[in-house]
Amino acid sequence: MSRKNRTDVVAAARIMFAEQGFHGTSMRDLGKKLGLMGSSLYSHVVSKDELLVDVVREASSHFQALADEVATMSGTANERLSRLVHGHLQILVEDPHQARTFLNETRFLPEPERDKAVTMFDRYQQVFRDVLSSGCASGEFRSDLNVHLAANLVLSLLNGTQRWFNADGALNVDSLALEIHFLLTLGLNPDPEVNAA
Amino acid sequence: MSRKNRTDVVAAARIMFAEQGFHGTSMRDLGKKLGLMGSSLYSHVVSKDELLVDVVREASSHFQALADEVATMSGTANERLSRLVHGHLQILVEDPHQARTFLNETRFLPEPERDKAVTMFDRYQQVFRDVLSSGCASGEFRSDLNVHLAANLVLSLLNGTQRWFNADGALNVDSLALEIHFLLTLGLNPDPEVNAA
DNA sequence: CCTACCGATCGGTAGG
DNA sequence: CCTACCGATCGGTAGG
Repeated sequence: MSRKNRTDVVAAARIMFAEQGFHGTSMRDLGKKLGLMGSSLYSHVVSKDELLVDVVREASSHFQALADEVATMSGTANERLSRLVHGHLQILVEDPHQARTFLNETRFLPEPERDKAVTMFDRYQQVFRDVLSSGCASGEFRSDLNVHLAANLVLSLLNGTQRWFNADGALNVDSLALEIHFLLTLGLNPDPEVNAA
Repeated sequence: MSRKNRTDVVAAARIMFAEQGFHGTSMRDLGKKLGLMGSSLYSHVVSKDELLVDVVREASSHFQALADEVATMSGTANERLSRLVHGHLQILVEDPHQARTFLNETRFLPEPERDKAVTMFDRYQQVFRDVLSSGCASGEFRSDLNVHLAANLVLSLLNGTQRWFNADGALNVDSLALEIHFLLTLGLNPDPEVNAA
């Protein structure tokens, strides 16, 4: 094993914060995972909080990039929603530990970092609302849709997959994204025409 | 303030475990919330773990009761799904701290308690699969539905509401349950007939 | 239910 | 990056 740098420490933090939680992980735990003494980590990092800040920020940047992409994307509301669903799942799957830490441990960030993360995620959620709104206006979605509520529900569905989706399983991300988009737009019920046949 | 009993201690634990996490809550924190010394709690409880066991078990019993009810319930798959959605949300809303602790802190239970909770919840999820399956067989739901996946998605959606739903807000549980059931069965898209008109 | 205390562990620092 | 260490806090006990 070679000499460790800050990247290695953050990588260990991503994994352990996701699995044991921020408060369930000690600096000595992180050190052990890297084959170091806990105190040695302080040559790479100034505090334990800083590690959580790093992990949350890198997750935030991924969501922000997706928000920017979809905000400036052309296409129907259905296409843009499909991209949001797929992009969001990609972020969760690409680094599940980072995503779990973001979703579960952001609340333990010291201010003002916590507030910044919350504000960022709300701007991200605004893109979901915009896409849903435009779909209502275009007639792609029900015109009586409660857009704010629907955005919350879509994000709840997406974030919840993090608890059970396994990238090594039989189901891959693309198929999951398709299934979710299909469920969201058409629901569980069969096509009325097929049903009537 | 009168003398405290075990029920009071568990009540404090529900709230603090939900807000600060199990590892982020000390026995002294719980004591302070009750106006006691941390050490005094040990006359009501034998360990900190035991408090988490209690909170998780009471949440489990609510889910189990709903599972039993729906498993023996007559009616269409749509009606039974509707009851599951409504019942699940009721449990989350009735005691949000208990629900949050169950959803986020169960993983920190010592074995074999953790395993028992996981097994219980899987049996609960089986009722969702059964209802979805019967709906596929009856023609209420798409016959090509991936039942296992769909059950995961429905539960993800329901559990995710815990992060943002506020019982004191403009939206009440009954309306939320209706909206979710509507989204699940019919989706975001408008009625095809209406769309064609 | 409190006081007084236990050994272990916490985040973090000094000095090399 | 380690050794040695700091004061604070942890879960928990004894004795009243």
